Amino acid sequence: MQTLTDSHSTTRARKAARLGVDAFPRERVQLAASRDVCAAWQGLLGPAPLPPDLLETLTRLSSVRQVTAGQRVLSRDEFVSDLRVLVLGDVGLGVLIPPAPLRVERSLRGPAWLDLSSAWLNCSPAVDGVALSDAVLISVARGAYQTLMARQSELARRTVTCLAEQLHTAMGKTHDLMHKDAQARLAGWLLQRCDGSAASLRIVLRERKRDIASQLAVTPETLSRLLKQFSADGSIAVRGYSVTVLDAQRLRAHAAS
Amino acid sequence: MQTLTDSHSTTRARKAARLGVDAFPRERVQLAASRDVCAAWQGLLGPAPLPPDLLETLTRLSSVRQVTAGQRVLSRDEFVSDLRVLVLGDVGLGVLIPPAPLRVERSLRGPAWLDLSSAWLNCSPAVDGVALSDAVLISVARGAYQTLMARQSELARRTVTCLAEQLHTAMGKTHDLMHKDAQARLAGWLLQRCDGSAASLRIVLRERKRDIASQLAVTPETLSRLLKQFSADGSIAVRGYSVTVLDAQRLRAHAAS
DNA sequence: CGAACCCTTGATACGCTTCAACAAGAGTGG
DNA sequence: CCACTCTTGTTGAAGCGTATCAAGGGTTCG
Repeated sequence: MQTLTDSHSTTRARKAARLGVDAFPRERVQLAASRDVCAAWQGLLGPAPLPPDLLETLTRLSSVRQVTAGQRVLSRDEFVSDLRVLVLGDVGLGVLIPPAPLRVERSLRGPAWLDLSSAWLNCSPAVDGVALSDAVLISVARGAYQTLMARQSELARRTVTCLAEQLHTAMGKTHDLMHKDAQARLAGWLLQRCDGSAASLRIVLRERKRDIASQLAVTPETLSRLLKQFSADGSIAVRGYSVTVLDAQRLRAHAAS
Repeated sequence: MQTLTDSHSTTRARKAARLGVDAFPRERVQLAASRDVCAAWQGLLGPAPLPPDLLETLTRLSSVRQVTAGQRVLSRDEFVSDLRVLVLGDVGLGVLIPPAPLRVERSLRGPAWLDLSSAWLNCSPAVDGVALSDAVLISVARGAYQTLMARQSELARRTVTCLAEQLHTAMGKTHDLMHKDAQARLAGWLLQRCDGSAASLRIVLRERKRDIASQLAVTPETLSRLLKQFSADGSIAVRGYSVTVLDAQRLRAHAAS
């Protein structure tokens, strides 16, 4: 029980991540195929296929970087003047005070924007970012992206849409924190997870429970108790890192609270 | 004590707002001067002066609407397909369940965007909006704005910046709610208010205290106690709706918590 | 004057955190 | 191979922060 499927590399990654410093400063260049970069841009900028020339230009402007688990990819101290994209891997966003491990506020899985707001505002990001697994990043100079946006209005439109999406979810999260208790937030989180893959009512937790807890703004103890409570009333069944939704209806009732 | 400076019209406004319905459906057209509309666009789209032709086109595309206090200007039920801007007046954003008054989550004072995200996403807004005072709104069809953005890359750039700003503050708010207690949030709110006008350590509350409380995600009772506590330790002095910051240093310490 | 509204204050209740202790795995080194 | 350590999740008891409920005073308005 309670074994992770990919125990080996993940454990190493976590240990490195917990150190909170750049554990392995070595850098391998260009391990990611150009095709991966294309796929990432296409994945980010909306479902509709991008014009081929735009995709090609974006890929050409991208500088690829491979990082190992535990490495910092975003810091509240630095000024961000480029757009950063996570192509592959997992990154945790949160507050990092060096002796302590990262307090994860939000976690990303590529392809995803790392920090869509700071780059445009000439300010430092509000959170630190640490790679939770080995990851591939790309970055584009803001100036280059802007001139490309000016020439290709399609890119501008899609960028605006991305920003709008992020703004929408951010406001939703604020709303939840203001009005919902821990129980409702967890129920919502579980429902969101199993909505992603429609038929499968089985959720495999890919992160440590304490990271999930900190994303929900509760302590690990509270999360544990809530999971037990949901199990007790038959909403879900928990076995280690695998959660099965037994009664979505009841779960929705909990989320409504 | 505890008198509002503009008691008369404001009180009427509040009463109407509390009704939660369109109290006064009459609509006066075009009371706002075209100059006001220009000023609003200029105010929204960044400090740097806009190109005159762009400003002129925006103003031409804008349809102006005047609403009275208490009227709904945004509904979670409706689909939003236009960009809405608050030119003058105050609007409360929050959850409105008709018999109950609006639970304000965030309040706006013109010039400000009403809802910058939903219009781009073809979805309904996450919150309701109610005019807290008589207000002037403008709206622009999303299509028209988009084609203008395509032709004038300057507009695209500035729109992206606006979105980035809103995203930044939204994430900051989430962060505060996750990590700071009520005391810290109130202290931060007070500091932000008096930073706006640098020299003046006196803050005049323009809203009901219960609305301030609900924006800080606390009950009016808690807000009252916190203000009393800050008064007791000499951080501030409260006299009705006017708050004077006596010891900004100490207030900052409270905000850090 | 009474009605409606606001803010305040006190007593109490509840949700969640904190602290402490424990069991189970995983890695390490004798 | 076993002892040892480190980490994770779990459980229980106690405490803090905030909400809730109830009551009272001040102001405005009809």
